[in-house]
Amino acid sequence: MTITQLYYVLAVAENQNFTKAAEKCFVTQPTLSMQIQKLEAQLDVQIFDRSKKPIELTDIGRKIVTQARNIVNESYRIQDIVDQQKGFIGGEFKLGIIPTVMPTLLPMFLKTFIKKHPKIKLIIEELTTEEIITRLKEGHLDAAIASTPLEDESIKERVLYFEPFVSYIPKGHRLYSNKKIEISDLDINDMLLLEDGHCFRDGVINLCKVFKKHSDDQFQLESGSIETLIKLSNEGLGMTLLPFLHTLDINDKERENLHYFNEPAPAREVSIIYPKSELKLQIIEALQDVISGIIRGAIAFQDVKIISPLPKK
Amino acid sequence: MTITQLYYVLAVAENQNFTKAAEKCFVTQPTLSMQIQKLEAQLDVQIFDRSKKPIELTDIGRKIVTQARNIVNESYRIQDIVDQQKGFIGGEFKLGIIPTVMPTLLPMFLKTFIKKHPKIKLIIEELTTEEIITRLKEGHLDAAIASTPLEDESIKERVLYFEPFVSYIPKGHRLYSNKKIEISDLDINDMLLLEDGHCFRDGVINLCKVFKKHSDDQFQLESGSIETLIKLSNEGLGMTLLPFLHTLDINDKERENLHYFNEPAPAREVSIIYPKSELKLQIIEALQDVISGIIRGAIAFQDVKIISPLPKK
DNA sequence: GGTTTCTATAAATTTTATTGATAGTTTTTA
DNA sequence: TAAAAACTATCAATAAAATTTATAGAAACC
Repeated sequence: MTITQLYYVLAVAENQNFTKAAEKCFVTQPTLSMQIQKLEAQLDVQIFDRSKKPIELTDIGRKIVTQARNIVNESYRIQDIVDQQKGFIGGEFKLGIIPTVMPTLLPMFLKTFIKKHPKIKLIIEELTTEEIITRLKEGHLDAAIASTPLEDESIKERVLYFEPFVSYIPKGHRLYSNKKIEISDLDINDMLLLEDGHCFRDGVINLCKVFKKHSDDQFQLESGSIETLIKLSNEGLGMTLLPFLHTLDINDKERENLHYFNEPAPAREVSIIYPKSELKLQIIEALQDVISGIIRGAIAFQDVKIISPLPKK
Repeated sequence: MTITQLYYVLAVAENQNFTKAAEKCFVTQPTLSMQIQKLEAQLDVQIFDRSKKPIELTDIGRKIVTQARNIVNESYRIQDIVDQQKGFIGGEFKLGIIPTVMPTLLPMFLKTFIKKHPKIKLIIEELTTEEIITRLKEGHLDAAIASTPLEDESIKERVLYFEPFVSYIPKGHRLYSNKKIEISDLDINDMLLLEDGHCFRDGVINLCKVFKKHSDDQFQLESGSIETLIKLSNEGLGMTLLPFLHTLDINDKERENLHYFNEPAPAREVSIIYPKSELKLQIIEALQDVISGIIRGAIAFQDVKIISPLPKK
């Protein structure tokens, strides 16, 4: 049994396809076929059920894959130990960021970060929370920035900041005259939401307490970006909620439509999250340092009420 | 990096010697030299300090060895998963037993065990508790039978039985006339002890509460076996304590010298212990089953007071 | 100071992994 | 439903790697 064989097994398990897995491993397909067959022969057990299309893991294959992931991860840790000892902070680092954080947070810290840590090659990908969790567990991401708490045992969280929600209420809306907004003022039925899959959407829904189906509405609008939400709102199609950092680069005219919440203001918790294997912890801590530092100047502390980012079941 | 390389590193770390390590790995010495050099080159770090004789680990080498042991153990677990799934209970199993348990317990369960589990090849070694702990941690033993509790985080314990201490008091001893013995009757100064290193010795010393140095005694006798203790005691050189199972095959004349304790009788806890990696758990459970079953017929339940097997600091 | 013990190195050899070509299935498409 | 496409297994050839034998060189031992 070799670490390479285990790595090949992981690749096939994830891709459910020898050919694709081979590409990802930068070898040819016969290499995978033969090495995995060899491992199966040695263990005298079928890891994959090749009669199913696409290929599936056998019951025991699933257990082997779990253990194989362990071993492969633990093997990476040896390099990690060496790096840590040497005080070396560098190499590739794959960071996932959720869409509603990406456009505001990334420009704020990226320049500072790469200046401070020139040896780190950051590879950043915009992903939903769900995609992030999968990739963290499969080891395809080193860490991610997402809204927490996630209540996932295998993922660790370090809070970066709390970001209050801000109401964006167009002229003519029933709440426009209110100077400050109360959570109880909100109604899910005249709220413009992001598309399904965004945890910010789920946060807003959780905030509105009761989730009524829209079926009785005249129309139903959902958008993929917060920019669009603002524009739709400007058209009088309803109010919406924005994460605080989004309100920093809004134009003066639209700024008039911002209505802040009374304290404790509803807020989302934004954290850097990573697998409990804690690989590349030095880099994770470096990110935490830089981001926390930047945010300290951008979000004044206030009393907040944390809203869960998880969809209600 | 390969599992084999890590295995070689472990062998050299344990033997502090490339040549001996190579023998244990069933390869030649240049193989180890080259493979370990290759790993060191890849990690760009020295694992061993070759200037020291015998060879020593560097600081970082120590960390790497710890992690390497993890990985090698976790790799064994894959075969373990397969065995478990198949319900296969067999293969080599290395069991350590402490000297004061070995001669009485082994004959009681061995025959039954090998009959019940003919596919298991038991390799049994008599070792002191200290040696057992080292070998369990290094993975050279699968499990062991020892007196517990050990208070060692990395070792799990499953209690097999409680074995009362029995006083062996020769005619003419100040306690000979006492029908039943109290713990408070004991005096370390007229007690015959096993040699240093036996946990049963430490148990007896703990039982006698205060450990006075023998320097003021006329003589000082210590023995390597309980058989010898009995003979020395017969010569009138003092009393001694026996583990209950040893009293089962004692001759009738000597049996007259046995004095039991009032309840709660002091007793030692005998457990099967194994690394927290829990490899070959099926076999460990099989051993536990057989031994517990056998003992149930041999030691009647009574109220006991557990004596720690650990030497006082 | 010679002997022993031990590790590193070099070249030869064996073993293993990988590849390119292709055959045999199954699935998809027209 | 026949043709095409997609996919995995197999085979022989090749590349890469681990291992060995032989030996040199350094340190420890007597």
